Amino acid sequence: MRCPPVVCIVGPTASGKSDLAQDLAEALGGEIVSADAMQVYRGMDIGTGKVPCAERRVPHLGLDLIDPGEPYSAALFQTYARTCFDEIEERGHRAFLVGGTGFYVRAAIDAYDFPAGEQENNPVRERWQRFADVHGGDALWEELRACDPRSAEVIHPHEVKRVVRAFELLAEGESYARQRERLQQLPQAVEAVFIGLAVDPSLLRERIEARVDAMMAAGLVAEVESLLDRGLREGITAPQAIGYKEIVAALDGRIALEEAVEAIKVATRRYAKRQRTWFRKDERIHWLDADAITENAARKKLVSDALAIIEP
RNA sequence: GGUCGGGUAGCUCAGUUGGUAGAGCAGCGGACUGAAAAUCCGCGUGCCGAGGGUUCAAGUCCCCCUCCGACCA
Repeated sequence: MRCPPVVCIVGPTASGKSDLAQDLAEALGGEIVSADAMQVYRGMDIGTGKVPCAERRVPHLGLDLIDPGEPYSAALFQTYARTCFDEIEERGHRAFLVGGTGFYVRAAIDAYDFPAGEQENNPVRERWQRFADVHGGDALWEELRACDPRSAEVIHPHEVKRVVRAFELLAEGESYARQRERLQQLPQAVEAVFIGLAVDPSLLRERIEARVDAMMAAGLVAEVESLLDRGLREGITAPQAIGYKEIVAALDGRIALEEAVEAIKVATRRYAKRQRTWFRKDERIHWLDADAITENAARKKLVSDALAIIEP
């Protein structure tokens, strides 16, 4: 394991992760690796809240890795992030893993073992997905119960994605249930310090509102239009992004633009809530109050508090 | 001024022949091992606009007031 631990900065959208990360990386000679399932897509800039190139004071990795038509996954991110950590260390720099995709953060740091096997064009996935389309999710779950009762027990019948995944694992000689047990006491694969940014919910709501309005003013609609020419619709992951699916619906005339904007705000709030739920249970995280991060003095205090956590 | 609608959960609305209310959305809580900004699970007391009346019992019927909307003047 590396000597200087990777610094992980987590928290909900609009909590100020990017700003804090840059301040810290600048102070400690660091490089930032984004842990964000949507910022990996090229051309998805405004809507994903990517730090604009002109504002990057330190190297940013984990951005613009693939085109919107391509799939991506936590497993791919795991290998990518760990390679980044090694290379950053070789350069004598400090690695900062910053992002709101909790699953990606855990995949990078913890000893998640994704079994070998192709994700793309996986015939097993296609087969069972088709089964679900034809016979319904409950019937699919019944099939799983017949083959692997222990896994069926821990997956809700409506969780079609996970039921399908359980079949994939089964084909690789693995059981979803057994894999899940290992999750309980998972060792860390990478040495790390965790810093979480906490923001009062009503304050976060206001910040999200302002951020979405700013995205619209920055030209989100034009960005989506150009992405449609680059295969956004053909993708599996990218078209699910908040801010993109709603604008696409508006461009298709299914909803009004004002409705789309409101829908983006609601979806972002709900996303922030899920992020809170995800990170809240991780006892490794040192939480810092980021209510006033927009103020200069508060931001300086946040940086010094964070430095005290990173290097006691 | 008159006629007709309507005022029920934060919002949009249900509420059968009177038995003191229920959906969707929002919100809150939770799950999460190759789609994770995804996917899924759980949580519904609110002066039923105010006041009065009929009734064993009124969101539901009657009277009156009030507010909103439409139409007629």
